[in-house]
Amino acid sequence: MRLSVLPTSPIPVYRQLYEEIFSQVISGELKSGDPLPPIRTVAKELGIGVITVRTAWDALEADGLIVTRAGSGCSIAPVDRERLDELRREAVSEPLKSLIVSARKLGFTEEELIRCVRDEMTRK
Amino acid sequence: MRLSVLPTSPIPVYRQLYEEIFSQVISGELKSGDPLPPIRTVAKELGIGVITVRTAWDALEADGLIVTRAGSGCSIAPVDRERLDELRREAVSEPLKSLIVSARKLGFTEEELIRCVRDEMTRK
Amino acid sequence: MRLSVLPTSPIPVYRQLYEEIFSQVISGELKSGDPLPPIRTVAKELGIGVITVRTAWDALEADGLIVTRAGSGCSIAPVDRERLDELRREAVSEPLKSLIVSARKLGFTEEELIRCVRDEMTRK
Amino acid sequence: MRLSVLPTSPIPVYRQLYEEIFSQVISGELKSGDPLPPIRTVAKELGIGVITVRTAWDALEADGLIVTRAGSGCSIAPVDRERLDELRREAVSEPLKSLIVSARKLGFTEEELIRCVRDEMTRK
DNA sequence: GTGGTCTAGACCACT
DNA sequence: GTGGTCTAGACCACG
Repeated sequence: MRLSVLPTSPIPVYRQLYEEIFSQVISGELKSGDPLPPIRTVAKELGIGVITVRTAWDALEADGLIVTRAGSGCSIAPVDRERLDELRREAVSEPLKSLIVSARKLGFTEEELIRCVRDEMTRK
Repeated sequence: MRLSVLPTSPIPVYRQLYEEIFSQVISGELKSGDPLPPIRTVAKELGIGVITVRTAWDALEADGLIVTRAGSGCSIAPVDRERLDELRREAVSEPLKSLIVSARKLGFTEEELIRCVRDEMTRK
Repeated sequence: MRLSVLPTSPIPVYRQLYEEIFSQVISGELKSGDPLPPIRTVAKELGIGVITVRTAWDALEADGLIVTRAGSGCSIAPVDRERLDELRREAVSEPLKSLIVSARKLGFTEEELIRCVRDEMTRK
Repeated sequence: MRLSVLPTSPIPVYRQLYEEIFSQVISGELKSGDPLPPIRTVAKELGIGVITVRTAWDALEADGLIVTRAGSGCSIAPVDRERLDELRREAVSEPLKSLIVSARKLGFTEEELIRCVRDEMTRK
């Protein structure tokens, strides 16, 4: 299982982990019932603390994306497509709202902002 | 001088203040040489701490938008239109980059993301 | 001998096993002297580990419900009807007490809680 | 503000804290906007670690019961009555379901179980 | 001063 | 072996 984090990023490591798992569930790389590697293994491989991994797992569990069974590890929860889409939309729309508030104050029009989005998306 | 902040917003208060001043410089409401009200006055009127205002002023000064002269307070710096545009673009493109990284991981296409932007901008 | 466990249940597997045996003693399906199948057989048939089965047997023995005789496996202990009733009551009253403490804190009245019990019991 | 935990209880300390706050919101002792004491103060007064308090606060925030603002502390979130009732019901019905599964296996009838509830509730 | 995040190390329950 | 919980101590951002 492929996982990676950037400890220097301004985004909290546990948040990065959350997003990694989340996106793999969205993309279908991870499916209901698939096991997650033990938190200690993940921690060791990524060079981070076990608590950081657990914090990420906690958040995933709170959103119903994984299930935990003491002694037998964690696995992807049975998630319905609707809930998944809802979470996916929220993950983007929340930060987008903040961004739009800022942009509006700086006089960005809808078209100018969309041009920025296109620029940034095609850039790489 | 009109200034306002929302203490409940997820955006730090000092950042909101920064953006208020910045946007007024962009729009032309504030011009080179215009004085800023004393820190204590701003703090009192907005019901926030002086340190918060000072932090905002510091950030503005670091970006060359205001100048401080001991004894005579702060005022808008001589503005270079190009520099201003650069800051304006940066103010939007930095958070936009993070957003796009997240969105990409979640499988958003350029068109889907732009649809979200349109939705959110027309919403209110 | 009929035994089953749900590995996805929040109740520990060894506890489910305990309850299975216990309830069959209560109902009379199992009587004093009846032999229990070997641990390895149970583990294989249920697809669980032998240690899990051993833990359940240990708990049953601690409560005097089964007896172990080296070399000849385990069997149902001579049952004392009163002791059985006591265990039966305890099995329900202990978790019930915790539940009632929580419910009280949340302002549940006796009648409201009983309504919940009826709802949940008739649900399925 | 009154808060207390039993470190010896089988219920995790952070869970106890969650329930304390939750029940005070339900009962109206705590209202939208009311500030919570600083986590370090709570930790010191209860003789527990700050992380334990934060874990409780995290759970409360995940359920939308409190809001956090760095630098200015945490306070009770604007919660609508419906959501509150939903959380209240869930807090009881989830453990109740497990209990009923056990009770059924032990041959408890609806009436016998309800008698137990009455006994336990009137006991103290 | 506040809270958010991360680390290292420990204990207990479950498989 | 697994995960859950808790502690102590540290650094950074915000007010």
